[in-house]
Amino acid sequence: MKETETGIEITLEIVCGKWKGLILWKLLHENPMRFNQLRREIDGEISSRILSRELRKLTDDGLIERIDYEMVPPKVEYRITPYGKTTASFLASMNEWGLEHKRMSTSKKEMARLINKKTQDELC
Amino acid sequence: MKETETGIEITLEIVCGKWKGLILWKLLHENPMRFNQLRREIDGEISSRILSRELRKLTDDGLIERIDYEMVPPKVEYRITPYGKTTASFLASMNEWGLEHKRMSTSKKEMARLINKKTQDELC
DNA sequence: ACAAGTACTTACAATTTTGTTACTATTCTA
DNA sequence: TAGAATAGTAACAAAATTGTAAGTACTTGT
Repeated sequence: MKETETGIEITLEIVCGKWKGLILWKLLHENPMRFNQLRREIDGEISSRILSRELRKLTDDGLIERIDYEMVPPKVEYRITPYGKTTASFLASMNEWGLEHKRMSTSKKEMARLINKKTQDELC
Repeated sequence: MKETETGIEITLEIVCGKWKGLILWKLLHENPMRFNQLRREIDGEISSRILSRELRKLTDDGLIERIDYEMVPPKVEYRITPYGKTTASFLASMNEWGLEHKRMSTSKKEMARLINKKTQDELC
């Protein structure tokens, strides 16, 4: 009877939090990436400890893989797996929505007021 | 030079956490809803305190609105705003992804193994 | 008369997430 | 010879999120 059981919970489990979505998004666009490279390129400065943790979570979930070249100084690459690549579907629409609503106004509340008002006007 | 600035952060700010995505998703499918009705219909049991908080956040962000009928016993309806409706775009793809990867396997890790392995085989 | 339902709120506590700082061993560069 | 870079980890702390229990004022049903 329920045709709208929620896959959203499942997706949120993976992508939720401040960083995991961003990391996946980065790796979707530039595939193997090294640790510090990721650190630098993620906007908003992530600490190495946090990045390390998030990467491990993503690895445990099979979305990315860790390739350790076992050299000194260390070289480790992270690359998105085929499974990880499937997240592109929803990450792309999340990104689009975000960009759209950033372009239109800096303030979320302002934005909401505008859209809501506009549609109200149309109804009259 | 950057054409992949991230709207994802913005979207995550709104939809992140355990509940906000689910609440929006519910309201997208059954529009005005009362407080306890929402509480009952959200899988995984949300406490009234949490629901109340999440609803206020969504209201503050202009995604839903609160209609208080000012009667006793109290009757309050929550309905999604036009702005809130725009979230359907990404919520739908999140839902789809989640369902797909729930159907295919109960365990995320198992799932990852299968997909990753399959693609590897194809490459050989 | 009593329980249950309405939409919450308050006070408190546990849990999770996120962060900072300092440190490792080694190599390359100035 | 000093400093930077590599990919982290350990110890610790703050902040955010989520939760529980109890209560409000009133009505409806048994």
